[in-house]
Amino acid sequence: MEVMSSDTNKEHESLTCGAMCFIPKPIKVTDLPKIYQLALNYKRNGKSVVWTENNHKDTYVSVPQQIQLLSEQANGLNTKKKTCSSRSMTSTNGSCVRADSSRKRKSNGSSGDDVESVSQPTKKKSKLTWTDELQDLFLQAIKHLTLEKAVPKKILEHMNVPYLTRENVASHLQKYRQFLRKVAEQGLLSLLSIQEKDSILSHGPIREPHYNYCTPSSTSWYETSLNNRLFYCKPGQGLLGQSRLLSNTREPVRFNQIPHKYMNHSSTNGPRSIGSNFTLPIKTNLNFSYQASQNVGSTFFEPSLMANKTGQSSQVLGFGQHGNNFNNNMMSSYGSLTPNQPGHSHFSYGVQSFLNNENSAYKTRSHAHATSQPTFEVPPLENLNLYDDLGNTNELPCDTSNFQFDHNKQQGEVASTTNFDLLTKFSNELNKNFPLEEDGDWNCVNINQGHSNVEASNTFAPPETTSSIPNMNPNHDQAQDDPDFIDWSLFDQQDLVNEYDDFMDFNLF
DNA sequence: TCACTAATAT
DNA sequence: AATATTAGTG
Repeated sequence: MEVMSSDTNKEHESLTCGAMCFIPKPIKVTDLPKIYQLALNYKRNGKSVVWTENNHKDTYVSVPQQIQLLSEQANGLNTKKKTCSSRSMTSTNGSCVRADSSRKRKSNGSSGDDVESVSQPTKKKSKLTWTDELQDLFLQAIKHLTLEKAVPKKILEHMNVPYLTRENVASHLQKYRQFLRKVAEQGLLSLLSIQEKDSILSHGPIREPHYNYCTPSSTSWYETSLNNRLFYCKPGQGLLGQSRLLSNTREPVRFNQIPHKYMNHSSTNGPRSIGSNFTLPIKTNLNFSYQASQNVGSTFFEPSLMANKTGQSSQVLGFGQHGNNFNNNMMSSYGSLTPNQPGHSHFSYGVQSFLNNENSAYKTRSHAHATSQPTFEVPPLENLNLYDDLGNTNELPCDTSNFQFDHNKQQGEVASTTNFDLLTKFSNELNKNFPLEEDGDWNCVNINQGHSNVEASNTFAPPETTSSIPNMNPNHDQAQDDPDFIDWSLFDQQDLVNEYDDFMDFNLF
């Protein structure tokens, strides 16, 4: 039995009272190994083994983790016992459940990297590669969060990719914003008359538009995964801020200066890629027709895109939120366009509409009915590419078609191309089964019952103390209030448990 | 202290 | 060019 709860204070109580494991809700991808491990242990030993820090520590340490651990040692973090870093410990430390409560903090390179070579000489901190998959997740996160709320930490959480760090995201976000800015400027220029361009350019680089406007354009970043478009105008040195536009164009607008990688992102994605099946107008198919408002000072252009290809007019849905408080004014925006489409006047609409679509299938389910079948489909197991040095394992306990390891990476370099999308789905599915209902809610979960390969548990150790969690009480009538159980059909692809060893050998987490 | 961003380094 | 790291800010 394990306990899932949104209240991390329940951890001690749960474990004290006999829970095999405590998992905070919402369940993260990084929690999956614990669940797997428990199920596997049960299958092998006939009973579960309480997940403690000790009995799993150092047993399964992924390359990324090793790297990170070493790095932390090098940084002197070993002097102060870290509680748990969601990024660095994850599955190695099963008892570490407060995934978000502490995070690795960079402690300036004072101690250097010499110590790093103590136990694992060759491993070096890897350089993250933002693969299409990661990019998709990144963009999804931004879409989900809305641009103005998309800050590294939230993006990171939403992406739910264990090895990612906030710094990774921050850096990428910076690049992303720069890209948007660039695109906006480009689009901006395309809107201006030659005279206007001359006027602006004669003052050096574009710093601030004379008016507060944005130009319709599309970013390859967005077009790959977002069916909305964000447009971003560089604020003039903090004076006017910038605005974003949202359009619903149907094909990519391509700009020469967009890196090829991004330009072609859509096309490089297979059918599996998320939200990539959009067509957007390419630049040559676009007409920009716009009416500039005439009252300078508080005016906007009101651009609309004509996508010749489809013959449909793609209109700017709106841009800008008044008074949003992006704290460096990068994202702050002013005025908004009046869109031609009623009711779609705000940027947030587009995002929200996406979210509506995106989440329409999401239905929370009472934990009392956690046995019903999930609705999402798990693609069949496919080949998996690995580093050569990561072992011979070539399968994972769930679909691995999205997992990619870069053969070109050096040894020790993090397999940053891993696509956690599917595992994310797993964890998300769990979260549907065990939704976060209220603060402090909990689920007692029998990890064995629902598993086709594991017999029903009868080895749940009677708790020694009473608990506020009914199921954890010695005299609790289990029959009357059975614990939930994980629907292992979610995980039982390719006989998950049998492959778990391999899974852990890899230890992606 | 933490998180964010811009600037800078690699 | 793409990421990582640092420094300044709130």
